[in-house]
Amino acid sequence: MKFTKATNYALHTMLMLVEASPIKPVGVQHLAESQGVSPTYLSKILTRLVKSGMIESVSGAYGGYRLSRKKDDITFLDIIHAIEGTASIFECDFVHGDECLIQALMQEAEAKMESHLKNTKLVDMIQK
Amino acid sequence: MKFTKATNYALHTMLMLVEASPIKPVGVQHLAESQGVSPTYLSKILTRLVKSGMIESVSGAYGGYRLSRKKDDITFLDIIHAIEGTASIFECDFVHGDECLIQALMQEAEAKMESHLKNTKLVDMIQK
DNA sequence: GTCTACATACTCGGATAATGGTTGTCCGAGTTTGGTCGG
DNA sequence: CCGACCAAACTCGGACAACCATTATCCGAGTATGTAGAC
Repeated sequence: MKFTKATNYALHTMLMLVEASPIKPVGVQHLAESQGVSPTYLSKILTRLVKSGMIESVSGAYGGYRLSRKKDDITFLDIIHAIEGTASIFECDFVHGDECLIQALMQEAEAKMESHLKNTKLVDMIQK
Repeated sequence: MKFTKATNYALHTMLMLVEASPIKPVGVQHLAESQGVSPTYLSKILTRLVKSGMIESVSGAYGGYRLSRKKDDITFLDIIHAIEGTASIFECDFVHGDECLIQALMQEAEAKMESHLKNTKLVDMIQK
C-alpha cells in the first residue's frame, strides 16, 4: 500500500513544468537530471501525462514537454489518477450476497483522501 | 497503490471473530474455508494480528483464534496498520533543501483517510 | 479408578516457490531545427 | 541568394530484463484434548 515512485516523479515534474515557461518546452534530459532518473524512463511516465491531456510534447530539436492550455486547473488527483489509474484502492472480490460493508467503508475513506487531493491544485504549491 | 489481499483477509476474519464467541476460539480452517484461502496462508496473516495484540491464538485441539480482551476498541486502522505497516503512504526520497511540499500535502491527504478509518470500529459493522 | 501412552486436532514458524507489478535499459523510428554546400 | 541535403537534438514506443513484494505451499515442531489400555 504505497504510491509508486513513478507518481513521485510525475508530481515533481509537473511542478517544474508549472514553474517553467508555458511556451518553450523543457527537455526530458533536464527534467530527468534534476530528479536523478534516466531520461528514457521518465519519458515513459510523461507519455501517460500526455495521454491524459495535461501536458503536451514537442518533438524535434529544442523540443520537450510543456503544460497544455488547461494550465491552472490541474489538481494533484488528476496527476495521480493519470499515473496510478482510477481503480479503487481496495477491492473485495468475495461474493457475500449484498455489497461488502468493508469495501463500502474503505471507499468512503478513500474518498476523503481524494477530495483533499482534488481541492489542491498544482499552482497552489508554487505561490506559497 | 492498492491495499493487499492480505488486508482484505484480515478485515473479513476480524469481522467473523467479532461475531463469534469471545471464549471459544475459531479454527483457522473454518476461517479460511469461508474466504476461499488456504489455511496455512491465513494463519501467517493472523500471526501478525496476534503480535499486534488484537487477537490471541489457542493451540492444541479445539484451538484457534479469538479476540483478545480489548474487544470493542479495535478500529479498522488498527487492523490495516497491523498488516500493511505504519509507514507513510508516500515518501519522497529526493533531497531538496527544506521539506518536500508534495510530501507534506500527500501526508495531509493520508491523514484524512486514516482519521476516517480510525473513527469506525469493528463493532460498528455488525450492529448495522 | 488412576496413570500412562498414544492418536488427533490444532497453531507456529522457517524454507521455498510462483506470480506479477514496478522500475528500469536498449534501440530503432519518426520529427523538427539549424547549418552547409551546390547552383 | 536560394533550395536541397544532412547532421544533431529531440520525442515515441516496443521489447526486453532486474528486482522486489505479494501470495502462496510444504513440512517439521510444538501443544492441548480425549481415549484406550495396563495396573
